[in-house]
Amino acid sequence: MPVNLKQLAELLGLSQTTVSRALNGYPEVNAKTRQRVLKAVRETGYRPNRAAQRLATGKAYSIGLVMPIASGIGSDIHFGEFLAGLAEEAVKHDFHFVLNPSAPEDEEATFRRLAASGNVDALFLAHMRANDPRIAILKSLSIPFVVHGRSIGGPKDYPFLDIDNTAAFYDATRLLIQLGHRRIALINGQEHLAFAIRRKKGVTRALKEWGLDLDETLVHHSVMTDEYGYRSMQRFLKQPDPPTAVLCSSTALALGAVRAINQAGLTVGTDISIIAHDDVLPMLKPENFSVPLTTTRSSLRAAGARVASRLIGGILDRGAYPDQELWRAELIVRASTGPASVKNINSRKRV
Amino acid sequence: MPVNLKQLAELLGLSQTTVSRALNGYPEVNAKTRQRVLKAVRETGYRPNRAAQRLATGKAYSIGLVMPIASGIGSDIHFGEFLAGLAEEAVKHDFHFVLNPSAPEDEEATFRRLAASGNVDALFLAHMRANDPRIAILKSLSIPFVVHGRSIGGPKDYPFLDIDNTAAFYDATRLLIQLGHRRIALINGQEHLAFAIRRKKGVTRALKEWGLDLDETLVHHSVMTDEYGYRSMQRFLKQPDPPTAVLCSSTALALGAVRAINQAGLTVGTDISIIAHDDVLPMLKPENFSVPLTTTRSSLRAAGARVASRLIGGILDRGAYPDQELWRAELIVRASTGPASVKNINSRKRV
DNA sequence: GCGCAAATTCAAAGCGCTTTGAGTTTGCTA
DNA sequence: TAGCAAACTCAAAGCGCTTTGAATTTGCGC
Repeated sequence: MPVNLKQLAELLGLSQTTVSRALNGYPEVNAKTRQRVLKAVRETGYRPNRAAQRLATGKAYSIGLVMPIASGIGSDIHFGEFLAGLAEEAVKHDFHFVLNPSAPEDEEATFRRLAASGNVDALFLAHMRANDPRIAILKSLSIPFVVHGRSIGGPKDYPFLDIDNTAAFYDATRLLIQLGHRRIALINGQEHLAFAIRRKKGVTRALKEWGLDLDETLVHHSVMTDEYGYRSMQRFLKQPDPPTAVLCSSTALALGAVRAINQAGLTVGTDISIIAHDDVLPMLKPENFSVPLTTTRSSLRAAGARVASRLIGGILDRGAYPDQELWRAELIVRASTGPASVKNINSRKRV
Repeated sequence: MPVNLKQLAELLGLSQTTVSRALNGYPEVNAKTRQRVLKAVRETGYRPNRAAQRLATGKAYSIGLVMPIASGIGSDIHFGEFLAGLAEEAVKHDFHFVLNPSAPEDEEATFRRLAASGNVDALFLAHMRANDPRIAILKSLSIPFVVHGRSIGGPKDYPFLDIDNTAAFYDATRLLIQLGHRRIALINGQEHLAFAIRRKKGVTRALKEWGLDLDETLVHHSVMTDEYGYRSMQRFLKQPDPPTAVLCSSTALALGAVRAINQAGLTVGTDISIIAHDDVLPMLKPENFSVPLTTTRSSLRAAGARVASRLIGGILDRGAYPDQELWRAELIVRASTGPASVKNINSRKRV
C-alpha cells in the first residue's frame, strides 16, 4: 500500500502544499523543511501518483511516437535500437509512450490527432527526407517536438538531433584517399533520405578536394540490409574498373559487401578496403567481422536516449538543452582499411 | 477546447452521473436517454479525459512491455513488427505503453517494479524459452498478462497466444515427403526458443510417420538472419549427401538459403525445394522472391494486435476472450516446392 | 520592544471522472 | 385511485495532486 501526499504530509506535520512544493523544487520552502521532506520520502518510498499529477497539471507525461509502417522502415532493426534508447530514458522519468503506427500518407492526420488528443506532451520524428513536409506540419501544431536527423531545404529553425553525416563520410573518404585509393564506391541508404544525401555529399566533397570525381556508377542506393550490400558489391566487382575501396552506410550493408568480396576471392583490408557507418547495433558488431571493420561510429541508442532527455526536459522545464545538436561520428580504424597498392589492383584484375 | 463531462451533462440537461453511466454501458439508463447522450457525444466530439479516468478508477490504461535488449532480440525485425500490431490496437483504445528495455538478467526485477508501480494494468511477454521461469514469476505477481508463444514444460495454465508451430512444420514436412523428398534439412531459430523446439518436433514427427529419421547434421539453429541462412545452406550443400529440400524458420533465413542455392548453380523449386515460415514482414515478401516461396504463414502483426485486444479487453472487462489460443498457420504453396526427381538428384550431385 | 517586509506555511479550491446512496418517476397491481 | 416495486436520475463525495490567495512566522532596523 503506497503512501500518498496526504499521509506523507500528516506524518511530517506539514500541509500538502508545503510537501508538494518541497518536492517540486519551489523556492519558498525552508531548506531544513525540504530536507525533512526528502528524508521522509526516502523512508516511506513515496511516489507521486502520475494520474493525479496529470489531472492537476494538464500534462500527459508521455511522448508521442509515429511509427512508420511503410515497407522497410517500421520493422527496421535501426528503429528498434533507437526506440530502446528512447524507452530506457523515458522509463527513468516515468514517462509513457504513445506509439502510433501510421502509413506515410496518413502521417499528417496522425500528427494532428495526436497533438489534439492531449495524450502526449511532445512528439518525435525520424526518417527525415529532403524537403520533408512534416516539419512544417509539426511547427504549425504548437506541440513541442524533436527531430532525429535533419531535413535538407525547408525551414531551418526546428529542434533536432543529428549526426554530422557529411563530415563522417568526408572523414572516411579522406582516410581512403590518403591510403592511396582513387576508385571509391558508396553503398548508401535510400536515395530520398536526408542522411544518405549528406553522406554522398561528404564523399563527393572529399574526392573533389583531391581533384577526383565521384563515379556515379559506383554509387548504389537501397534499403540497408545485408542482401542489398551483397548485390551492390557484386555489381561493383563486375565492373571493368572496380573500386579499391567501398563505403557502406550501415554495418548490415557491409556484411553483405564483405561476403561478395570474399566470394570473389578477394580479401578485405588488403585487396579492397571497406569503411562502414556503425550505429552500434548489438546484433552486428564491426569488431567481430572476420576482418574487423573500420567504421564511423555513433550510437543510435544513445541518440534515442538523448532525444528522450530533451523531450522530457522540455516538458518538465528542467535543464536547458541546445535546440539543435549535431553529433560528430568517431572514425575508428580497424583492419578493413589498408593502402591501395599496385599489387592489390593487379590481383583484383586477375579475378 | 474540448468539452468535458460536466458541460456535456449541462447541455443535455442531465446529471454527470447519468451521462457517465450512459457512456459506460450501465444498465440503469433509459435507452432513449442513452441515444441522446451518444448523439451529443458525436456532435460535440466529447472524449473522456484519460487522466481523470485513471484517477477515478485506479486503472492505468496502459500496458507494460519488457523489451529485451539481449543481443539479437531487441532490435530484431520480428519484434518491431509485433510491436506495430500491438501499438495499432492499443492506439484504438487510447491505451499507452510502458516500454521497459531490460537485460535478461534484470527481467525479473523489471517485472516486479513494473507490477508494483501501478503504471500498467497488464504485462506482455514474448520470446518464450523451454521451461521459461518468467511465467511463474508473472503468475506470482497478480497482474494480468498474456504470453506470445508458449513455454515447454512448467505450468500449463497461463494465458497465451501462440501459433501451432509443430503442426505448421509437420504440414510443411509432409508436403515435402509427398513430393518425394527424403533428405530434408531444417534451418531453425535459436535452440533454446520454444518455437524452434516445436518446429523441429513437427519435422521429426512427419518424418517418423513415413518411417524416416531426421538427420541431425541437417539441422542448424541460429539467430534468424539472412546471413545465417546463407551459411547454413552452404554447409548443407557441401555435405556428401545434401538435402533435396529445406525448411526455414523465417523468410530472412530463406533469403540467405536461396542465395546459397543459386550460388551453387542450383535452382530453387526444381533442384531444391524450400519452405519457409512467413511472419508476414512487409520487408520480406515470399511472393517477391525470384522463385516465389512456399510458406507456412501467420501474421506477426495480427498476433500483436490480438494480444493487445485481449489485454485491453481484460482490463476493461469487455468481451470474453479465450485464455489460450493456438493459431493454425496456413500452408501456402508457391513455386519453391517441387517433386524430388532422380534427375534433380543427379544434377545436384554433379555440382 | 515595535512595525513591516520577507520568508514560510497553510486551507481550500479545483482538475474531470466514477460511484455511492438517495431521491423521483413510471407502470402496474389491487 | 392508492400503493409499491421497478426504472431512472441525481447530488455529492471522492481519486491524489497542484496552485491560489491568505495566514502565520521570522528577521531586522530603529
